Amino acid sequence: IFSYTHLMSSLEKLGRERACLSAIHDMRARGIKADTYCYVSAMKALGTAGQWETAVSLLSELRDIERVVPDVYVYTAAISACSTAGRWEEAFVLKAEMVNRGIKPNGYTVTSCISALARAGEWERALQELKVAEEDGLPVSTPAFNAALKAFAIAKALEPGLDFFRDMQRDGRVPLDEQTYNIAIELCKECGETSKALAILRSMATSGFPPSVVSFNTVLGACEATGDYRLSLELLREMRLQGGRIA
RNA sequence: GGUAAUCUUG
Repeated sequence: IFSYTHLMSSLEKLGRERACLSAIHDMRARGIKADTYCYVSAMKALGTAGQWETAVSLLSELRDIERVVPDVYVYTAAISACSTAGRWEEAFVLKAEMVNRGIKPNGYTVTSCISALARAGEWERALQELKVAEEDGLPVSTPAFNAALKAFAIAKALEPGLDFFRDMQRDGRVPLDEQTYNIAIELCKECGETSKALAILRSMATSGFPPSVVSFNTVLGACEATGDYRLSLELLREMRLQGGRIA
């Protein structure tokens, strides 16, 4: 079983989702009882490949064929697969199902669900879900807020998104991190607001999050969208001067 | 011992 678990993990990292499924069938044929680890790796590979339906069916197979009770990891992997495929409705069906079965979603689960909404640009629902998760006493972390902020970027909802970003800074419900700023910059980029993107970049140094190469690249993307080559050159020069000090 | 979530471009 350890051999199979390592095999599955390797196949998953290589993006070989078909091979993961063969390995699972192979295990069944040899009478080796799989565990949650094997299934989570296979489901992650399937999720990366966009095969959310197969990932979800593995969840049932784990229970019905292997007679293993799916845990929070397995459910989160299934939800993540739905999220990647843009299937937020299915993600929430799975979340409800796990709660019904007495499995408490953790911070990863909550973030996956919000990310599913974000990918669809459903920022109102993402805000609602943040609220519901808090009311339900589920862990709501910085990545969950970052995922919600991302929803505004996908939806190109500039003003509501900047309001949410300001609320995050003011309320201190969760600590911000560099990604929070990067996503806020991305929001401006998506909305063609290069100068707002630049202003957020400039605010990073004094906020304790020195801009990384991702931060700079995102502003450069905004410049590209608006044809602002002067600012591009300026930022590139700045990056060169800072050299190895940019993460 | 090993598995799950959020950032730009490619």
